[in-house]
Amino acid sequence: MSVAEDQLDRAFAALGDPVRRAMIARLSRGPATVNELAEPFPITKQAVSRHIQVLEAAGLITRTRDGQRRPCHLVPAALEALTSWIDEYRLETERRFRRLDAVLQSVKEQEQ
Amino acid sequence: MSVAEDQLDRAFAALGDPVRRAMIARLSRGPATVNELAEPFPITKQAVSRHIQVLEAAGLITRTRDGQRRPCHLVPAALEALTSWIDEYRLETERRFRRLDAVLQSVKEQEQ
DNA sequence: CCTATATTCAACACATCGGTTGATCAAGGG
DNA sequence: CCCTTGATCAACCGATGTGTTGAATATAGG
Repeated sequence: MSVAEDQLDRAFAALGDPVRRAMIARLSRGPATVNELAEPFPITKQAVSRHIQVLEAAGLITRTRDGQRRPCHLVPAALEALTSWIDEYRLETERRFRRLDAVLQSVKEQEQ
Repeated sequence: MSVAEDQLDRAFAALGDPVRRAMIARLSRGPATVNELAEPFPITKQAVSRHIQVLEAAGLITRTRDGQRRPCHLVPAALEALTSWIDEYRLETERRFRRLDAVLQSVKEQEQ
């Protein structure tokens, strides 16, 4: 399996967890540290730290250093890669539906 | 957790598997039965049947009946819900980046 | 009717995931 | 220096996911 496919695996799977989706939502408003990301959730910092590692491995976030802190930053290009993948197949399906509608319409007109 | 959130969980997690993504790609070109979807993969029909159940539970496909066969159909609206979710946060992040760029630019101009 | 085909159900094995606790590492601040 | 704070590592546990095999169900078709 290609590297790109592997990243899609990780990225989609990462978004399959509500805690990680909430972190993405938070990060869209600006960088945040582990502690800041942990605040809304009733789980340990260690668990949050691992969620962050999952998001990083998926390429959805990057991390910088600020003293002791390791702020997380969203990577919009990674999100864009996901929407591109989805849209390719969604748009193809919608085109197919439109073609089918056109056929049904012409059949209907024939019958009249 | 809301029903909608739950569907996002299932849908993103469903796309986290390469077999299921390949099935989505196949279904974008038209309906297919379990046997047809199973053909490209070196796994049993039972395993394929369960992948299909996962996609159906996620709302990504629906199934009809054609005699013994149970053709699968892609649901473009479900895919659209995923891109909407992603785009909300991607676009917010990009707007934030542009604001930051503007600030940096004005600082640079001040210095000159 | 009887048999073949399409699909699913049930039970099991094994890996991965998401959480915990406890220890450890690294950077800052008195 | 020492102690606090931020973050991670390691080991463990229960739940879930993905595959298998074998049996069951349902429809088609001679």
